[in-house]
Amino acid sequence: MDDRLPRDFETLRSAILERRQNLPKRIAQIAAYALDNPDDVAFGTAASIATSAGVQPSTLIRFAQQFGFDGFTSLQSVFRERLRERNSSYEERLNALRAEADSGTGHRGIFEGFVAAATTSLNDIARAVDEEHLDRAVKLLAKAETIYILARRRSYPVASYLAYALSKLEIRCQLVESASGLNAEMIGFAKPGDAALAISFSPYAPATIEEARAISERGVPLVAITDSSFSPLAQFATVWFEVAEADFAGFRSLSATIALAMALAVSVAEHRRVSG
Amino acid sequence: MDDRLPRDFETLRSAILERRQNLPKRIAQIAAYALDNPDDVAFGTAASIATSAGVQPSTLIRFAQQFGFDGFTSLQSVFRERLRERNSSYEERLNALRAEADSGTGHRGIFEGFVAAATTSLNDIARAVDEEHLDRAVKLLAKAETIYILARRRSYPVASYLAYALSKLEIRCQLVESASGLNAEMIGFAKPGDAALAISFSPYAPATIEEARAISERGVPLVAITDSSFSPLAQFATVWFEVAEADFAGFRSLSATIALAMALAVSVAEHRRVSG
DNA sequence: TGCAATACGAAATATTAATTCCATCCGTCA
DNA sequence: TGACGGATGGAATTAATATTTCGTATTGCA
Repeated sequence: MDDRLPRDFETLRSAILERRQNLPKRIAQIAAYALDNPDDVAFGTAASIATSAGVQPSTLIRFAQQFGFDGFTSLQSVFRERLRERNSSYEERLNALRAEADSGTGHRGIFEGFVAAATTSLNDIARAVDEEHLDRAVKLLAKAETIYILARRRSYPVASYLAYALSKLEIRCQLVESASGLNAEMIGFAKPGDAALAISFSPYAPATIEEARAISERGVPLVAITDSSFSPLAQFATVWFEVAEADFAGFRSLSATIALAMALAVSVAEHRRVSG
Repeated sequence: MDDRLPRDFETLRSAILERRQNLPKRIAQIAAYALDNPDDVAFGTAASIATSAGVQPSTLIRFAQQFGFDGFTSLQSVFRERLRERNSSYEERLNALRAEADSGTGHRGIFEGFVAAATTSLNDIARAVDEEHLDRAVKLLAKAETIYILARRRSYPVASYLAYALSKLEIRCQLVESASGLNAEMIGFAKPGDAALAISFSPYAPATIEEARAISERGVPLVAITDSSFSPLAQFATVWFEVAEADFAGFRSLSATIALAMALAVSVAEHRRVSG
């Protein structure tokens, strides 16, 4: 009998997991059910929960007492509290953000707008990217001696973060951005044993397109992150990802693009580490 | 008596709003309470809810019957169902993402990890930023002749996007980043009529700190985006924002920081437009 | 194998909560 | 002003739910 009373769900959860092994059979049965169906525990009656978990109500009470509660009621309150503290649902939250953004109450409205745009983008991309594309892109980039990164204007921040990450991961890369006008020469060094990653969204920066064309004509495999299959980048790319970023006040959220770019960087490092 | 039974919360909500005018006083009182405190209705007992709303339990039942339910219990189930559905989206989605990320199934796991980190950051920041800080920062930046932007390393991508946005919005700014080693001279031009915006997270890039110190000593007001009140930036700043970015695989999500930076940019433009 | 301790199931009981009922209040209309 | 009808408060009633108890089964240990 443990009398340290777990006041919040997480504490209770870990207490359960910790003692899982040496719990009586039926008690363990309830423990498993409770962690799997916390909502049912929050709303049900002792009898209904017991039935669902396949035990007697009295066992449910014993379970509560095992963990320091004085009865089912106080155990249940932990499960209810958990639901209370949860913030509004994803959809509701987004709607609230959008509503605030629309009502334009001061600067916070603008801020909420950007948060909403970023959240939407992330939500969309989580569905859109598939393992197979990732695999191909990662394999291709992992083989490269040097990774050339092409991006301009609004895509440039992503490129600079990517370059930062790759360098940290000790992957050789070259950010094609120089203000010195030597980009063409830089690209001239690229060989088929290298790879390039281009990022561009409509309206596509002409420089990025041109460089992507040039580099792919040199036989360098190209991974592209862009916004549609009509993108001029798509035709030059060996593998390309479609990322639809939501925008607010005319500025795109970069959240989804960054998440994808960083995932590529870390995956490439991982791939190299594993394959030696 | 209306016997179309509202099965879900939204239907009930609109039914209440629609008939709000011609509801008896106490019933209306409950209606208002229920819409304002749906969570309490979901979890409370008829007695506790009645007390909170300032009515008798019997009135609560009459309220339920007015809207076609056969009693308090079935009314309450609508409020509970709402919580259930809510839950199964946002948090669970995040948990699912984290679980996938942890299980490390291939590259998608890594990708999910970055998406989860970004989502978490956005979720946290939406709460953390308040109107008053935004107002002060915006006023301060809007008055500036030139806005100097200080950021290095992992914060640099945000700074570059911010500079892009400010330029698009026709707000004069200067990104202090030059590889030519002229940063000190650049800062030397800053006057009290200008403003600076510094972005730095632990471990703070020494150059950013040093430049922030130098520029604030010249009497230039400073807005800082950083990660804690212990940040060296906080002491130099006129206004500062605390942004806690979640990280994955050692790389911070920049989503929250970007959202805040962009909101500042657009708000400043808006402020200038309105104030002429 | 036998004993003791613990776990368990089922029903009885105590508690708590929902619902109903009735007296009263208040506004409305004749 | 007085009578009617809906609205309300409060207590009584009924339903439900949690908890306790006790007999039995199971497990662990000597």
